[in-house]
Amino acid sequence: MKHSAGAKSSGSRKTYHHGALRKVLLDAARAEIAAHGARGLSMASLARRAGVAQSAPYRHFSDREDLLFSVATDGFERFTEALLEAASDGDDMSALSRMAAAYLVFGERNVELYRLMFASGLVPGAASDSPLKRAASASFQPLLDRVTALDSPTSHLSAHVRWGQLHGLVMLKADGFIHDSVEALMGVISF
Amino acid sequence: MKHSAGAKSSGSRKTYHHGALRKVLLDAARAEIAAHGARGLSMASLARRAGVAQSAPYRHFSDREDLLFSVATDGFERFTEALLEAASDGDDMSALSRMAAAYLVFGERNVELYRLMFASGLVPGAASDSPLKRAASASFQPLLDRVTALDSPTSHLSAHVRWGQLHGLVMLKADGFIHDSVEALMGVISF
DNA sequence: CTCCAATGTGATACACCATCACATTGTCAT
DNA sequence: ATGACAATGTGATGGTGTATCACATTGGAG
Repeated sequence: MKHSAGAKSSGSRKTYHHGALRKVLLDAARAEIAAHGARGLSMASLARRAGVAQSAPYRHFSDREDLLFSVATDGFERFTEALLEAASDGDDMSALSRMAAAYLVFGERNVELYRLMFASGLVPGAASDSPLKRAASASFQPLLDRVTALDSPTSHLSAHVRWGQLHGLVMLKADGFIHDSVEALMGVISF
Repeated sequence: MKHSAGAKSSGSRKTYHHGALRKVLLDAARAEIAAHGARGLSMASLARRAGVAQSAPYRHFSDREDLLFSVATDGFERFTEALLEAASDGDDMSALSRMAAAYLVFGERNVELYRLMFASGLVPGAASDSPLKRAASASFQPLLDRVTALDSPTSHLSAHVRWGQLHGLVMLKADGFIHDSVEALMGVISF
């Protein structure tokens, strides 16, 4: 017999087994990260929020880091999707320019998730063949490839520099150092 | 009688009062941050390292964050110094370019400190009139002013974009996403 | 020299991470 | 069906860290 899908909220469950704990934990983690950043996220609070024992989450994630891996990987996938969609959208603007705008918009709308993905040290720490590393690489490739296609001479360097420009703007905004709108920035950016 | 300046290493002190605990804590914190980042820095480990009780550091810093404020403020001061020195080094024609290079070099040589300064959420959280905020502002001003002087029209926007470029490159390198040398980057950057 | 403010100590309360033995239950082979 | 097994949840535990408190020690001002 399957567990009923309901009764997932906090409080005392009716069934001993939760039934969808992994998904609930991930959803709660995404929400918590979006609201307050990955910094303050704790396994304990997630467990409480899901109405299970503190040790329960460890049945689904070996580590706090392991859970963050999952969230970050998912983030990279959504990021890739956003970039690719922007590229194949077909206005008069160049595809690259649209990708740049999409990049900034994603960063603006998912500040804390972006920070987790790019500035939490998760990716460099991950194994080369991990899902996270793959998802991360898959994110930059489209952008880097397109830049490389344009600037043949110093291709990969100039791709990195442009990437750096976008990344820097997102992070400076994320950390409250600048407050310019994406539209304003797009008017000045070299893309 | 003053305390002897020696015998600060770990182990049991001879004197009840440490004598220079604040300075020792700050030095240890800087070293620990440079080595392993601000993430893993704990008051407890600093206390152990200084050979005092766990509660002793709280006589000098109200908070863990308070200690980080001090380190970051100091970092901003050294950062400002590095930028200004680079600017006033030769002909004023390339002053901006030299500042850009100095920016990247500082970031490369002080990865974790830079991260603490710019990407740890300390500055936005600090009070407007705090030493940290002042030191931080003093850091960007020279750079922003010089860019503003060049690009009159969209002055402050273009200054932010250039700043973003430098910041992004430092952070991408810090987080292991790119590995280009400063010299290589300077060849491609728009400065 | 005496008192006081500064500084250090030990104990304490709380939160979190991670692991363990044990409990419960879904599922799969027979 | 049913019984064994694997998956999942529980409660307890040990370790570390943050922060605060009453109390101890001491340097220095008067």
